[in-house]
Amino acid sequence: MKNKKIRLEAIEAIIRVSTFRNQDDLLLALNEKGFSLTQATLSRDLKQLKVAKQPTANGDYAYIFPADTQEKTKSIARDVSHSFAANGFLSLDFSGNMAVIKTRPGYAGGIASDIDTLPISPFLGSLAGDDTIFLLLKEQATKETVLETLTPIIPGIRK
Amino acid sequence: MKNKKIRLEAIEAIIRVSTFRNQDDLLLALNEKGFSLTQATLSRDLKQLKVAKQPTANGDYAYIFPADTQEKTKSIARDVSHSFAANGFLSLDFSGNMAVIKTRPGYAGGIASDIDTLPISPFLGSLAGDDTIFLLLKEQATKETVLETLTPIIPGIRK
DNA sequence: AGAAATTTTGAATATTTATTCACATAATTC
DNA sequence: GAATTATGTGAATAAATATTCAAAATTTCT
Repeated sequence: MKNKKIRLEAIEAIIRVSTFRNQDDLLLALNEKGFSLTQATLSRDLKQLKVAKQPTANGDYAYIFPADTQEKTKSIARDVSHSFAANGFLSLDFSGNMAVIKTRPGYAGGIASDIDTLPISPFLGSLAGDDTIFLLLKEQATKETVLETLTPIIPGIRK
Repeated sequence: MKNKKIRLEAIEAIIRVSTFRNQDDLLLALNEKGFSLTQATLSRDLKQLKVAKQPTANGDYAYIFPADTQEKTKSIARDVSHSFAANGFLSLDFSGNMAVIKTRPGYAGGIASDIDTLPISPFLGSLAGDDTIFLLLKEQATKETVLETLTPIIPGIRK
């Protein structure tokens, strides 16, 4: 259907320009522009366009096109976790507020680098040699948090 | 409330790692991790974290952090450019009797070397990687002494 | 310490959004 | 062209999410 393509483009355009707090508001704007559709269709359109509804700074909501960078980052992160699944990890141990990871030779740097890129981390810092990583825990960090945090990088990790 | 902060961090962490198609699923995962909250609170948490629900490629939905990352990256970039003016120093943090200095890549060795040559030092030893320095404090050392000592090397340093 | 103000929360509910179902419209194949 | 298949749509509704309201918990201010 021809109308749909035009409509999708109109939706994208209007969302990029102005903000709407919900689908009904957006629907109204579209109706005023001459597009005749219902909330059901709009919902489907938004899904197809991959439009997300994001809370805004002023306590409201807005429709956005999430940045591609986000997705890419995520999928990269996933890939990393996959490729490491079998790889260099050997052991994890704790002493005081320090953790030590042993790896197969040469893997320490890579794994430490992955750990460093975690968005939220219980570590104050990491230091890698060839087959050993030192991790200094934040004061409020627990072994549990550490294990949780490391899971995406080393699936199934445990002390 | 302390729990809330921890919970928000947990939510952020779990969302960055895995995907959930709705709040109830996410809620379940959080409950299993020991967080006791209801959908109402989760909704508020997500709003506060500015988490958006985005349609995915496979016709499903997922929670994401949209523009958030971009802003963070930007502000970090700014900080870096500031401290870069002087040298490679980025940050200083403490945990227990350890201090950690983060530097721009490659600067750790140089700065650590400078620290090692200090005539009077509150440190028992230092260990440098590429962008991180671990410093073990003498038992009587305080954060204040450390800052004082480091000032000649890193002017204007503070935690 | 207590009182006052602020924040956090759950239950219930209002609001919003997604989907089901039925039908219509367009595209494809014979 | 007719038959078949795929796609698009609205009305109704299911499902998901946000908010209201009242009560606790926490912090701030005497």
